[in-house]
Amino acid sequence: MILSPARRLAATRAVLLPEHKPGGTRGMVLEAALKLFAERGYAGASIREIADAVGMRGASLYAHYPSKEHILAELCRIGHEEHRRSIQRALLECGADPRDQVVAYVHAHVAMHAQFTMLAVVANGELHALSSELGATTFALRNQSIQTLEDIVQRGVDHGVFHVAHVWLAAAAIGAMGMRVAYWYTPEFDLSSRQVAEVYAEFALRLLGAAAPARKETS
Amino acid sequence: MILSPARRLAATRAVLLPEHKPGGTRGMVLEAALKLFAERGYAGASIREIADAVGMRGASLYAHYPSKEHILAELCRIGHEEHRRSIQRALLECGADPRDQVVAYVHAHVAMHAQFTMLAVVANGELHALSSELGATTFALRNQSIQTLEDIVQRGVDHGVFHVAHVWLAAAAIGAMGMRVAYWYTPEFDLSSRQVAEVYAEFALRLLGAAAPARKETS
DNA sequence: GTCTATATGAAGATAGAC
DNA sequence: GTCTATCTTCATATAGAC
Repeated sequence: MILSPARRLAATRAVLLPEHKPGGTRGMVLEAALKLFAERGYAGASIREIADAVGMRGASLYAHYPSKEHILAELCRIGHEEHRRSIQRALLECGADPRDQVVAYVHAHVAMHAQFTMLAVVANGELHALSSELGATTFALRNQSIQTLEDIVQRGVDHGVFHVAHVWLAAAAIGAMGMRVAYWYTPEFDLSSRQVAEVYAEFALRLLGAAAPARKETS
Repeated sequence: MILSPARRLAATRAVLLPEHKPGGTRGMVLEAALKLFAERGYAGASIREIADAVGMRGASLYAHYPSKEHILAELCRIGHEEHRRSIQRALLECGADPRDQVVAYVHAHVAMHAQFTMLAVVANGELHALSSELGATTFALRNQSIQTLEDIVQRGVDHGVFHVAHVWLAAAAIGAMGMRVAYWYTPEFDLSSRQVAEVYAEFALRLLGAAAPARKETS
């Protein structure tokens, strides 16, 4: 599989769930901005292009958002909230075994990056364009999610079920392989987002030097 | 370790080897552009800012490059040439064992992303801003490097030393974890770029379901 | 090769009519 | 809420003097 290097990401549709999306025109503006920011980057997309995509004039956007940066801030916040929410939910549903927790985390992490490719590309890749004021919520969510993975790996090492000398590096590697999924995944890919998530969870366990999770042995 | 989300990458210095860098003012322009493109993105950095960093006026840049896009094209080409060169060299120095080859590849891949962080961030992350004309050489190099890793993994599976059901996914995951290194590595990190490369090579072998490379057993 | 001056257009954002 | 018209600044790039 060779990706087109001319495109920043393979996906062509901006996906925002109803729960992410404000109602009415504001939601359409947000979705149009998501697609443009994902494809061209925040700095490479203009207010007028966003407005065009919604079928209005640039000036009309300011009835919905006070600035371009506020649109980016909302997208980044939604992306990181969805990420954190799905991870927290997955962790609540699994037991205390660090292997189960890594599987749950990577499942949620990868599935999110495959299902919401554009949201992930923008929320991860355009963070640097956010001022500390408008990005505060997002930055906090991001740090929490990163710390959670590191904690899981550290606990697995402490319990003797993971075998890595450098916990932070392992967490960084696992996080990285999931993040990249957003750039190549499309619904037309051979495997579903869930299947990709399962393969990557197995990769993560292997990387950590773990055997199959305990749940497999006890069932 | 918590990264500052306000910065696109942790490194603060643009590194270009003498062999990458054109002589004279052209080289200074290229290096200044590298730093700005890495930190703000291609679209987010202006000709005037690049010129300022070199201590000249924007108009003077056009004595060295015909357009902003030509500067990006040269940076992307240099980055992918360095990447490909280091991988090819590493592969020539190792044997025919797919395990050795994965170690050689990941060593080179990760070391390059740690030593030339800004070059990697720009060459990977700003490719989408290149027209197909100016990006042709870079696109070809990139596809070659990706294909090489996939070939190594496939061969290892065929030889029975790797055990993965989805070769492309494994190659994508290994490539991804290395690419991300460019965003967090700095010379102040606890480990040297070589040490990080070695840890990641071990991660890759584990991910592939391989034992330690053959060379370890025969020495 | 670098400068000043400038062409030309596009950027983000606002004012005020409807 | 959306429009037209506009402000102001900045963008890439060129012309031509030195």
